[in-house]
Amino acid sequence: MTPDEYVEAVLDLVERIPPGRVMSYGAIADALAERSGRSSARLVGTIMARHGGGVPWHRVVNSAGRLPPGHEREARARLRAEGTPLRGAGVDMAAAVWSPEEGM
DNA sequence: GGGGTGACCCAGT
DNA sequence: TACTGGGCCACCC
Repeated sequence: MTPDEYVEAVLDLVERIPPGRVMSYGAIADALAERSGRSSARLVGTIMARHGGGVPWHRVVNSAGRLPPGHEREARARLRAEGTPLRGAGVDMAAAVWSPEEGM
């Protein structure tokens, strides 16, 4: 799988995250590990930063539920509008985390 | 080819 | 709670 195809796979998966739920960068990397042959949360973060426009990027947070730097206001507003369980500065991971298995 | 950087993550201190 | 060190991998000097 080329880096280009990996980008497609990541964006494709992000689009499937249902409203009100979220996925962490690591979970995404993990979910595509079999298909892509690599699991790098860091790479997913980079991809979202560069190609994240066009997909519901606000449904992707880090493992602690923290929102992406520089977009916290934006992300929070959208998440709140979708009814995502929030806690403190970020997302209530225990309640909001979603996995592909769960959505098929 | 070599080295720094980043919307990350986990384990230790 | 905050910081550190190691691992990760594409991108940009």
